[in-house]
Amino acid sequence: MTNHGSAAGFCCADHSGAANAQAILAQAEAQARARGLRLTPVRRRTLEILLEAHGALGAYEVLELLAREGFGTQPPVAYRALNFLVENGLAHRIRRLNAFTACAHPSEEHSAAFLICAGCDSVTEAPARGVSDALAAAAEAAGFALERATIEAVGLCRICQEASA
Amino acid sequence: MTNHGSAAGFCCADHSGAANAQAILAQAEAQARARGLRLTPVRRRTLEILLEAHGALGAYEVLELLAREGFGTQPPVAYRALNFLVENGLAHRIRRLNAFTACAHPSEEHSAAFLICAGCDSVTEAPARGVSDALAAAAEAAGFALERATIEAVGLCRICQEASA
DNA sequence: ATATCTAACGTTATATCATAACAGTCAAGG
DNA sequence: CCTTGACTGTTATGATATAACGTTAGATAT
Repeated sequence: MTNHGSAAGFCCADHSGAANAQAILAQAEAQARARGLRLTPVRRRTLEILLEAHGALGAYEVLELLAREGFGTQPPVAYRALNFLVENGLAHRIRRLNAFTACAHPSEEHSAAFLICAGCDSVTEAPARGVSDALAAAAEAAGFALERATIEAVGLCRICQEASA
Repeated sequence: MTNHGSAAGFCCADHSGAANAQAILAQAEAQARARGLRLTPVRRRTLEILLEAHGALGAYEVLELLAREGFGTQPPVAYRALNFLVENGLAHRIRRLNAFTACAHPSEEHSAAFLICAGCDSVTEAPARGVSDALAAAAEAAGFALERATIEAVGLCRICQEASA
């Protein structure tokens, strides 16, 4: 668990290009306004950092970037901003990597599945309607009131498959 | 993240009763023999501890129990045993809780889904064929070679639903 | 305008989870 | 016997996360 985010450079995931990042950021702001959320400077900048990243970032990686830019230097600063983003559907926590990534589809109500490459640690957010439907059914059958779910798949992304072929 | 395992006592999940635990343990031993695994005393005892637990246990909780019984006292002792069990399908790691739980169906090839109660931290292993099928399809569509997956649902178990009704 | 309130921020300090690296032990096979 | 490799245990440290508290700043009501 030492190999977060930027570790492998440009490997697999079609990570958010700059243009896309701008669009997502705008969308996030619109949502924040609409829902009465306060997208403060730290929070906004944290989201930007995630959008600019090539992969998921650990909280301490985010913190270092924030600190360099004059925000607070201590862990709670990063954790609070990240938790805010996660709680409001603007980012996701990738537990397997102890890391965070910007949500690729902030507008839609969704519980996404993440495809985590064992070769390069890239993270792809996959649409998972079928998966969550199946999960909802399983929960229902167990009499369990489902709130939300974490779905993380480990395997090899296309590029790493080809590389090892 | 302070409230592991035994915290809530007898709450929700129909956790493994003693009889069931014996059966699972026997099954585990059979599997170990069949597959040439060494189910050593620490490993076996670790599995027993998980089977006896009312919920998922953190590594340090397991460690404390092992230490009391004359096994090693340092974290790697617990982590090694737990990782062995997880790698060989005898236990699961619940990442949301930073905890481990015995596998309820050690014989079958399965990628289970876990229903984690937000009220009492109980963990139920739900059969998830439909879920993993859907996930496999999503991975396939993304050109991702799926190896294994972690599926963790958060919500309220039946008992906690009734309690809060 | 200004008093008041609350959410957010930043800090110190500490808790919690996890692994690297190395030495000793022991059973299996040459 | 003695080597070999897997396992255990230790020390030491690293990595992740949160509790608690004082301060700041934006909103609200007067």
